[in-house]
Amino acid sequence: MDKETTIYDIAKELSISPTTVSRGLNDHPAVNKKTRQRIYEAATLMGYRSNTFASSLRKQRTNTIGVIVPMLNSNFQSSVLAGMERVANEAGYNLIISQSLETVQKEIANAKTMFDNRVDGLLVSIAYDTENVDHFEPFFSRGIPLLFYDRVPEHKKCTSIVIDNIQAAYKATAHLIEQGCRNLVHISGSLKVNLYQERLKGFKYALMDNNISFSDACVISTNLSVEAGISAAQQILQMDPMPDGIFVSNDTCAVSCLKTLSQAGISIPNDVAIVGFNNDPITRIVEPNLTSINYPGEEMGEMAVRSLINYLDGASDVAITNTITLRSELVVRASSTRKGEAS
Amino acid sequence: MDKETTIYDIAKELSISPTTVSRGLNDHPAVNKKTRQRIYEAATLMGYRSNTFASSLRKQRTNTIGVIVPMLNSNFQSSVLAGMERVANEAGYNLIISQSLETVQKEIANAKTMFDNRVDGLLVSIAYDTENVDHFEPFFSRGIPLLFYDRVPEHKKCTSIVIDNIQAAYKATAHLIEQGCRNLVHISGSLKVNLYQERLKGFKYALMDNNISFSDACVISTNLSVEAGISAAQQILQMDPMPDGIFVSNDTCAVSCLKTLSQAGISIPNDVAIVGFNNDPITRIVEPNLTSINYPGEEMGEMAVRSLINYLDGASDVAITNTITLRSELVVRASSTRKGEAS
DNA sequence: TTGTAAGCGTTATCAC
DNA sequence: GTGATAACGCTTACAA
Repeated sequence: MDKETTIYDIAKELSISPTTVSRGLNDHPAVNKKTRQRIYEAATLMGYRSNTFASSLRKQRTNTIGVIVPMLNSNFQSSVLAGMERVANEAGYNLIISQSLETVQKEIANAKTMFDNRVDGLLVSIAYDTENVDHFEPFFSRGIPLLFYDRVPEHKKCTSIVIDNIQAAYKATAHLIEQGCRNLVHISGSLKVNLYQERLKGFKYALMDNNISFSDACVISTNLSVEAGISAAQQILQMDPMPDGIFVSNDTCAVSCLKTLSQAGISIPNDVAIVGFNNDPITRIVEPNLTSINYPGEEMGEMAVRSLINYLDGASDVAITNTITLRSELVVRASSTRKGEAS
Repeated sequence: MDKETTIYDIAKELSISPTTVSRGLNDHPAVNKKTRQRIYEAATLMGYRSNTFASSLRKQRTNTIGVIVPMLNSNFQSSVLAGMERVANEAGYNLIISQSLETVQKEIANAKTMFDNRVDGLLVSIAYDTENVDHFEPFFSRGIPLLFYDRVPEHKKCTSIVIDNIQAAYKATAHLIEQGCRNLVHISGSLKVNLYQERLKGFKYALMDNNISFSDACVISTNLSVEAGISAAQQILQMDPMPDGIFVSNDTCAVSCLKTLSQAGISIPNDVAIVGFNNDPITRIVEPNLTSINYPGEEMGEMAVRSLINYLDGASDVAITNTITLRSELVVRASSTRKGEAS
């Protein structure tokens, strides 16, 4: 009950060589159909399971993909992971997952672990305070494919999967302007993160293109938490004149801001229209429902793994593809619709 | 740039034996401090990384824990995973994660993969339609520790981590009764799943203890989705007399039910009081805020990994502990508070 | 405190 | 089609 069955045991049982057993189990073409059949039967009968370590050791390939996420318990990240897992699993890869908890130190440690575990490739969404990618250097220099998604570094060496944040933010803002807003505020995440910088850019561009002046006073930089939404709302209530449109860089924060304003007697969307970002399920729960940018998490995960596997199979070269941009769209709901009804 | 550094290379470099290098790197006590220092330096300098496969192959231990979840993209499951990852990582274990997508077939495949990958231990929350645990037999018979959490099988051989669902449901129902409800309905998940059977039991017991009669008509069995909540609400609107209290087995469904009733002109909680289950973030977004059972996902994950590692270290025996029950509590909010205000 | 040598279970290479 | 043999890189008796 305790000793593992090896290909040697099967070989002995069938009076053939271990080599043939190995070939048989790996569907090598040059092996007699009958023999293969016998090998399979014996293997099942004897409770054989292939030893991945021996195999990895020999083949120098692990069939494992590493993933480093900032936080596991966010709706977006878990959708991404769901997509990754599905594709990876179909292709016979395992996923090793670790979280940086939004700190570089842990990200560095995670990267080292992944490296030591010899993942065939790595997928990373970087932490808030990651400012360079030196800790991924071992991957670069060894040619281990490394793909960044969602939160990607500036570093131009890196292949990235993103949405066009500038464009998405532009669309969101332009929509508010279309609805008649003229005095707009943007609630942003940390401007150290280029993701949020880009959304801010999109916001600015939309204002400019519509001849609305922009000043730094229009931007409230926060950590996008529930609390941040509340305090942003309080700031907004103090503004004179009060803005008539708000574009928030995530839904969690947008919802808490919306609720706080609403409780203060502000009518949404008539006094103030609001647009969020991510299209979390909560957009459909808050009243009025929140307009948002649909951010295709599962697809992003699927795409990330698929691209990585392409590199691994040599079907494409990491160096060539540089940025994959996924489509994102504005989902208009009641929180920003001034006339008539939205879906 | 391509060849990996091994302990042999380091040994040669320092003119000592590979054995000493191995010991040095593993902090073996019987090695000269000076030597260890030199080994560390050379290792860093030469870009050495330990080969986990060779090590696993030799040690017959992988430092890997497998996790099979039904669905990655649920708030509860990702909280659990976050807890698991943190504890596992601290203890030097890696997590291999796969999802069954709620089907036994995939669960069987996942179990096999985990087995073939020789995880040191396995954590499982079973799929909707899993009716027995035969596919985990290889783990049982090899003595590989296997822990079930949240959705656990009936099978008494298994160690499980759960909350007391009967008690939680009892508390939720009793609370509704305290608030003056006398005509109660329970919206349940599939009664094939014992989790939901237990919650139904708790519901029944609470009715019985308060001399309220129970009939099967009080139970609406659904898949607990958003849509299910809507159609359950429609059924409820047709009832005569309409119930005055609803206990729903998850928050997603409870919220959509609440909103549908509310839109139909029913006043919550005065006409109908509602209690959900899970304490998802959405409970604090819907108006009125939803009373719910707080289900400690992160703690459950932490506890699961911690117990597993205890078994692995031989600190405790799987056979002995049988069920770990975590505390859960009722969080009272406005959706069920008839007089005064709730937090 | 250090070294020798065997072995973990595969698979690649070469030979038949 | 099949087989012998040598790695892959590490750990651990056992020996010195």
